[in-house]
Amino acid sequence: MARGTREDRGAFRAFGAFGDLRWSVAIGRAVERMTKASSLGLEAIEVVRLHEQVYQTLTRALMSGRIPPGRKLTSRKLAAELGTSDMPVRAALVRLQSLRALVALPNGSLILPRMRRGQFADLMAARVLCEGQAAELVASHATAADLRAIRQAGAALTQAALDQDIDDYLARNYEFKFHIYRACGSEALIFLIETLWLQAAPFLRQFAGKFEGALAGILEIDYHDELAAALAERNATLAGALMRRDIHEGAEYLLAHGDFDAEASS
Amino acid sequence: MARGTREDRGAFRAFGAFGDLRWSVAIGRAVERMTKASSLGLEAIEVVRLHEQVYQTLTRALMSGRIPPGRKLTSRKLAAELGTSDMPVRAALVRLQSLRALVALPNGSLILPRMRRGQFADLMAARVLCEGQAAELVASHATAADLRAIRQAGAALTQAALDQDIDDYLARNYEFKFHIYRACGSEALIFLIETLWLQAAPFLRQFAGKFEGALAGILEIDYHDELAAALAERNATLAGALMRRDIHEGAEYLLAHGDFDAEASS
DNA sequence: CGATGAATTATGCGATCACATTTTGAGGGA
DNA sequence: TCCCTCAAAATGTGATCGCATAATTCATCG
Repeated sequence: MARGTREDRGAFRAFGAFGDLRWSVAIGRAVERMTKASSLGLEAIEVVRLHEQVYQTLTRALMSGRIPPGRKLTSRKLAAELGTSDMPVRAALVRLQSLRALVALPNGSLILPRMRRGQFADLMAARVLCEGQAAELVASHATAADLRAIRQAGAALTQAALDQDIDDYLARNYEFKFHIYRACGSEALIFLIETLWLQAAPFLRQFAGKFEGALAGILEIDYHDELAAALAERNATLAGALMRRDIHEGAEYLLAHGDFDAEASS
Repeated sequence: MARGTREDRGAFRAFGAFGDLRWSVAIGRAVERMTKASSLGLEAIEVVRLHEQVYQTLTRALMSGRIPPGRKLTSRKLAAELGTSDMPVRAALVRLQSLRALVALPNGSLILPRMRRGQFADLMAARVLCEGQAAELVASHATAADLRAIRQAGAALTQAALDQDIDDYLARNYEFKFHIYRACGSEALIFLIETLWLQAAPFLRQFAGKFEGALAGILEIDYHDELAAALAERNATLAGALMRRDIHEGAEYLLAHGDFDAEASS
């Protein structure tokens, strides 16, 4: 595919590219070809489809806030950027659209939607509902290993806040929360929560990023330490309440300080 | 495309075909071509993409229980059945997979998954959570027109139960419930509920269908009349409780009487 | 008759092509 | 400077092609 010849296109460099997309895809393909080497005693290699890799890459870019609201994502540009054809990109985009992470313009173009204040509040209310419930379930379902992992993730989160590293904080926050949710024992609930995060997470970085300096203060509305403790005590009611409060107060903070899209439309 | 030449393939006739898929798709295409007729004063015609029509068709087939669990859905067969190429079918299938309505086998084939008892209980618990909350919201958000529509849908539902028509009952039940949810004012919640129904609805017909005769008794665990009344009085707490009870008792009934997949596997 | 293995078919996945429409950009005129 | 026009590029969408693997069929052998 003459990978070198497109080095200068870089339509997406504007927002820092997607990282090392092209490399990971290229490696994935090489790996795929090695699948049936020869019968030496080698472990099986998991085949990862291109469209899956593209999806993972786009998801990471979205979740970490590297794609600005309003950005149009075209399959051809992305395909060129990744060094693949349209097809795997289209499949990934269809997935993201069906999960409401992207929305279609009247002509079918897909954009990362702009977020209106009311919309964000709505999403956060749904998060409170689902994630509060998940936290309650975890208090009764979690294994000792789960609780240990949750505590560790919580410690890393605290450290990120103290380090004033907003990107690290958001990533650690995701890790901490999903360590909890994955231990709740309800596949259905986990899936719902994932879809909510896919819709909301792209905006956290935008809104939170404006207060780079004030990150230390965020611990005042962050109850993850108490939450981890409540889970360890298997206090479902308290854990649920703390999770809800954490999400609610974080949402209040962002609703107060973030700049959203104009409320008028639709 | 020589549509007539495939008349005898009909791989999906086995479960009653998908209805009039091919016709609706063909009509859709004809309509699409008429879009830019001439500037007489005609109303605009909405262009509906093929992949969207395919998705709608498959969704209807799923939701009404016309596709048996374990059925493999292949893009080529469906495309032949519908008289289109693979591409629109693939897009529709990707959507259904990403919403967990279909699941992929290791080789990438998609099937309507079999449902295990624990899984179904899990889904129903998530429904109780989300739909209970939605009912509460409706009590405060609904307009008078909403309430009128809900009452009408409720009356139709009652009639279907008295008529002992299981398919009509399930369809009316869907209509009634979603009249409510759509009035809740939370787009996020509606979306979550839709995904839950897409996962659960394909099995309702299977499980409920075994008790063809006993349908009159279903009204004993069906609180839609009381629910409509509670909404009309804007009693949020009661409406939420009734919705939860309706779902819960319906789920208990199916869990007790339905035949699920063996619980063992994963 | 039942099992085994080879040939055939079906299928997932990605690439490429084709077409209509939309979007963009340059040029020119008021 | 602003607006209009028109050509060129971009884009969504669907069809078709090709390859590798998986599933199925069928014939042969025990």
